[in-house]
Amino acid sequence: MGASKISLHSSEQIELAEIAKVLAHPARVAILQYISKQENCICNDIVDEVGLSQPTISQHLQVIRKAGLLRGNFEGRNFSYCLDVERFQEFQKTITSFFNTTTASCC
Amino acid sequence: MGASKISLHSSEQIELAEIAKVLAHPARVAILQYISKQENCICNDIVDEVGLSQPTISQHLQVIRKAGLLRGNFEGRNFSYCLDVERFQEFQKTITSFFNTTTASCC
DNA sequence: AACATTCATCGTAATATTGCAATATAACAT
DNA sequence: ATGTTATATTGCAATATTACGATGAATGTT
Repeated sequence: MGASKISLHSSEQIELAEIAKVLAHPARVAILQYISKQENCICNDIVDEVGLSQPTISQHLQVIRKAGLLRGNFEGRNFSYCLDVERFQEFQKTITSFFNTTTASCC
Repeated sequence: MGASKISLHSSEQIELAEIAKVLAHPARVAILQYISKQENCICNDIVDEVGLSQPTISQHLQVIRKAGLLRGNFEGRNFSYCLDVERFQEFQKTITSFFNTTTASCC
């Protein structure tokens, strides 16, 4: 069907999956890396940097934004994207917690 | 297009995205948790546990297997799935590394 | 041998994702 | 006002994902 049967799963499982989904495309990984790297957050060189079209980048940015990872403000005339560090750390915690609690007790 | 333009991205970005993709569905998260939890790896109660049909679970297992996370052997009459712990730790390292190197230097 | 059980695979339908051209919007510059 | 620049949105085509029924293959049971 293409649609997940999310009713079957725990909220923790769904949350982890949603976090993973943001990272599940190399373009979004590249965007996150680029945004975080820029000292003064001057952006949209993202399009040049990543090499996809502007609408496609904008679409990926929307996924990142919906996940709560994107902030932004005007820096002079240009809009400046910015990683939401707190949310990013939440991501890290959730994933770390998954790996720490999922230690194989078999084989 | 639905197909990623992977030629644009670095192998690190692609690898991280592929790892994330495995975790990007709650059913696969549930399967990984269940497999790792079972002391003696007795499986396919996975179908009962997760609540999806047997073919659907099998399909998710294939994704996990292709990622190198699944091992298995016969335990008496039953086949027994098992997490590949080494590979799982590789996953953890790759993700941890991403989060550690992607520390925002802006805002 | 006949049947049951377990798991993989095939085929198919529904939905989601990815990507871009075209267009819209908003702010600034001339 | 008109043009320019930066970003978002829309519409669409191609492909991927998710889910399941039906079927197949392998093994164990009777």
